[in-house]
Amino acid sequence: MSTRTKRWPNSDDFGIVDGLVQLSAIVQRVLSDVAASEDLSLLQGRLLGVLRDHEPTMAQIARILGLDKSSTTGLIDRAEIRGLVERHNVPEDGRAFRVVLTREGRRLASVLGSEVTAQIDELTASMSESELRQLSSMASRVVIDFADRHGIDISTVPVQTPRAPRPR
Amino acid sequence: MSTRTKRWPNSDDFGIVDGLVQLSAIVQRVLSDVAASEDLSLLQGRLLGVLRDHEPTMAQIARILGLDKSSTTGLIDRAEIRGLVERHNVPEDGRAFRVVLTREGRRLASVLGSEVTAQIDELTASMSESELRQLSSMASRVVIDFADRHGIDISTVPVQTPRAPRPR
DNA sequence: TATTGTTATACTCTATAACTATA
DNA sequence: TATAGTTATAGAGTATAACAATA
Repeated sequence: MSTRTKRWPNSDDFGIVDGLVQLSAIVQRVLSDVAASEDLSLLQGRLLGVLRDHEPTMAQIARILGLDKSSTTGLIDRAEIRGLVERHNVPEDGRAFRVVLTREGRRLASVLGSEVTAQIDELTASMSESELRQLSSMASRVVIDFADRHGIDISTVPVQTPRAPRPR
Repeated sequence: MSTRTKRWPNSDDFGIVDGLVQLSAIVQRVLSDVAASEDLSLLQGRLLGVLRDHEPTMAQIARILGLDKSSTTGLIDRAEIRGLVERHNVPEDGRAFRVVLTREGRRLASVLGSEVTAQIDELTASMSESELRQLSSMASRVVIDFADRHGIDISTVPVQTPRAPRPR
């Protein structure tokens, strides 16, 4: 389909495909390591990130994280057992729960947020102000384009993560 | 630690931290979806990517993918059952196996590679040649910096993936 | 009828610990 | 002794299907 010349791989430049794939792997690795430093999985860390700014229902969490509703039940069960979240009744809908951070959950979410920022800063430590602006701008462009094309609410993308396949 | 001003979040720019985190999530999502389109998990897809250019031993696969050797046993078992890889004896070392793609494994690896390239191209379809060069160059910069600082063999980074935590 | 959520089930993926076989 | 790999075990995370309760 695309006939553009998009790759110039050499020793200093992996080309756009490998460059983005490798960069994304490193960022995910950082997120995973940060979560692990608080004895959390990547997924639990992402959950805390979502709940920091929202109090979604189970169904909303499923949509945001790209999980089946049944997977969400287990995820919230484990977080609840660990004392990080609570299920609150929703007065307007007797079927739904609103998932809310506990005090400890909020503390952890804050720690994770700070640490991720610090680590990403470190990742880009060698770049100049102007390079950072460019990188930030272009990354945002790709994200916004993707969201537009997939009809995704931008506010949910930050926590969008790889979905597992369904091998038979 | 860092006193640099690194964020200029507004409606069009999420800032460097959220920008990179969101971008990486999208790329991982693409990789996962491509693998899923061939009924493979993200990990199995990454395995095929590695084996496309190497014939590593079990221990080397563990190192490249950041897994414990016991996890690698299961990974290769499942791939072997599916007919994607074979364990070959290593003449020089009676303990070791070299993992090699089967014909079908090689076919799938090729399909996945093409599809990932196509999808990443699409992800960046709105960018100009010059923007793509910049993005590619900067992504590579971050990757190389990270590899340098962590003493990682660049050739293994493309397939480096988030590691799972070890909650007690 | 449709939606929200849980349960039952099965599988992938992950690590730790203990083990075998080879170097 | 050290290394390569497997097995046993435990648990997180994932989906599908069937279900109960509510809208």
